[in-house]
Amino acid sequence: MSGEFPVDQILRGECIETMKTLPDGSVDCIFADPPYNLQLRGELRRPDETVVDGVDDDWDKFADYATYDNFTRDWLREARRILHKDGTIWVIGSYHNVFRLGAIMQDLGFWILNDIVWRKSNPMPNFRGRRFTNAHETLIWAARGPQSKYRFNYQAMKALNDDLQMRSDWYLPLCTGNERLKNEHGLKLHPTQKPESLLHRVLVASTNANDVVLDPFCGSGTTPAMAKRLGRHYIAIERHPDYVKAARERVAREERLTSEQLATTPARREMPRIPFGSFVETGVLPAGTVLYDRQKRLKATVTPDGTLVSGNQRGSIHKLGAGLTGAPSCNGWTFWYFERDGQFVQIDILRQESQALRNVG
Amino acid sequence: MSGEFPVDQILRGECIETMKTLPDGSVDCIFADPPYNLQLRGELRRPDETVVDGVDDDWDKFADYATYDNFTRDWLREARRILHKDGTIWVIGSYHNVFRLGAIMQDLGFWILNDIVWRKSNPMPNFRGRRFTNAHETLIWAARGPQSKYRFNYQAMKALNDDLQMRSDWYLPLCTGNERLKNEHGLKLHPTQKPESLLHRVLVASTNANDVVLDPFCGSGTTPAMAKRLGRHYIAIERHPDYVKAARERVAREERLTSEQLATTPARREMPRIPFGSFVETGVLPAGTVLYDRQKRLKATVTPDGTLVSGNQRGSIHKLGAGLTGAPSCNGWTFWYFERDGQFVQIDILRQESQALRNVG
DNA sequence: CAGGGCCTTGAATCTGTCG
DNA sequence: CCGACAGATTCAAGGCCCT
Repeated sequence: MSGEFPVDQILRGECIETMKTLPDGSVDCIFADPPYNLQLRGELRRPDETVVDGVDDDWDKFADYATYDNFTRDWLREARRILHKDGTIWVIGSYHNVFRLGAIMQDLGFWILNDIVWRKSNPMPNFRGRRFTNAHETLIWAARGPQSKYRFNYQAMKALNDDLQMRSDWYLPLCTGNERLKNEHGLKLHPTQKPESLLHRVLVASTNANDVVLDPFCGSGTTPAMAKRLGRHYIAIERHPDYVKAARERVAREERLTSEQLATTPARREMPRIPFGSFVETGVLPAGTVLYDRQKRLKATVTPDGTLVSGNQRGSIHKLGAGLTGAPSCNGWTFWYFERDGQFVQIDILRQESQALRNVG
Repeated sequence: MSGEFPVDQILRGECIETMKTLPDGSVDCIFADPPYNLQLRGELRRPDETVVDGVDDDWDKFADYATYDNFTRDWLREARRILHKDGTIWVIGSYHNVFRLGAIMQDLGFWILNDIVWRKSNPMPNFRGRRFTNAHETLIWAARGPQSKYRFNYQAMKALNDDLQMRSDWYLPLCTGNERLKNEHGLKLHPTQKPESLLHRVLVASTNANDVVLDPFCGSGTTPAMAKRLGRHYIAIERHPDYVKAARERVAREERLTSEQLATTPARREMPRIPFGSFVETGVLPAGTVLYDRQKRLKATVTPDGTLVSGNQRGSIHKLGAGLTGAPSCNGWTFWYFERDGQFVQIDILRQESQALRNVG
């Protein structure tokens, strides 16, 4: 990145205007918590709104939605320009605005990957008993486009959920207690401060250490604070000087975890590749060894170049597994078994053992 | 209602065309399960190489967003005309289409009351590990307009939820087993049959006995079947003759409950399950914390994804405990200890104390 | 007949790298 | 940009069979 690039800073300024100063494709991930209603709220409470039927084209309402849509389209377009081609964006909203956000994101070319439901453990009850308790907010997670090679730390998310796939519904508490920033009167500093746990999951799921994360609506600074703690870089934009000051102080108090503490479960597809042939060469699984499928219904012989032979078929561990079963593809490492010390074991164990040895050194 | 009014019938015909024959303000509630516009790209296989039977029906294919939006606007406009001024509408969708649905509903003058998350207890996993498990669908519940005196059976919902306010996130299973209609080959009749429990809650929440419920996308007939069972009237519209036939037969088999039987059924009890990772995210036991075994002979560090690291070994609290001691298995909750307020305490105490996380379901 | 094991299935935008 | 190929990847239920 150029020396001009304002990394690890909280910038005071208008969201769109400030984004315009950042170069194309310069951030890896965006987290945005845009204003929910703007003018819509005032309109909702208007006392003279007693028209019952027919006036569906209430120009006032239309104007309000249009204003919100225009603002949304403008900042999202700018965000998309700044986002790396393989980057992802998170946008959070409630039913007041999230449908407009999502539709505009799709129109601009973002490719939605998931909608995530943040289920609040402690939502405010519905006092008047006229609706269901509004107990969740929605996050839209999207790649820059359908072709983006986006990052998703699948194994880390699985680990975080007791070794089950992380689902699209997340159960997390609101930001309360000591985590909630207070002003000089002891009142909450910001009306919608997001919990650190939410940003923790977002950042661990979709970024790597040293990635650059942009938050165009920084507010109380949960995004830069968690980015710093988790060893990510950040750029945050905030209009209100009080929030800028509070966020900067908050981030200054934060400490970066050491790289050892930051290490999460690695993605298997990013582990160093070990050719099957290396086990043949080193004599761990010498040429002539017979491999079987799990049910011992298929059998193949290891050859000196690391291919397998079965009848008149020959190929890599993957190709032969696919060929013999008629499947379009096959992971040979988990398909084939051999006998060792009287035990019937998957050949993948060799890879696992050799990776464990590497970690020692 | 006029004698012409086709109450308690399943009409065969195009959705919009058929709605045009119904009078203004003639139905009390609408439940709509429109095409989702999934845009599936190719064949998907499970890890065991079996093929997933996806939705490849013609009715779910649209050329582009604009085409889908036009269709959506047309049927929603007609639906709004038919809906009583104090009526409500339910529309279900997934992230593929729900943002467009919601934005168009707002544009047409509908007043959103809640967005409801149907959390699936048994969703299909994400087989390639590239996204979060898509474990929910969204229902938008809206009144005809901001001034509608809509119906919401607050007490019935509260009773259904163990005397707590019903929240906006509902935990219900998919429609499987004997409830799922089969064709003559024993395969699922309809690709997207909705569970009866979902319609049960929708109708009990937002309609009274003898109300008229419209379903413009009847499909396999869950709406009319549940309307009849719950003593509501229905009008259903379906294009495909096979679905019309099956739905009519299904409804004929259905019996109206007596008013005594209409008493609500108890809510499904949700099993608490607290992943260790949730304590890491929420900062109760932040990444970097050091854990020890009871004798303080072993030691491990908490990482951001909720796994533990000790030397070159990594794993869940259970796996690492087993790995370090050479035991075949280990209960990590009782094996690991940490220091808190100068005390040396078992991590299991966090689970016991965690009232806030009790309701995880 | 109770319980365990095996098989099936569900609205799904489902790969990455190297040559 | 395209083709080849290595190889990563699943959870909860329900039904049915067997012991």
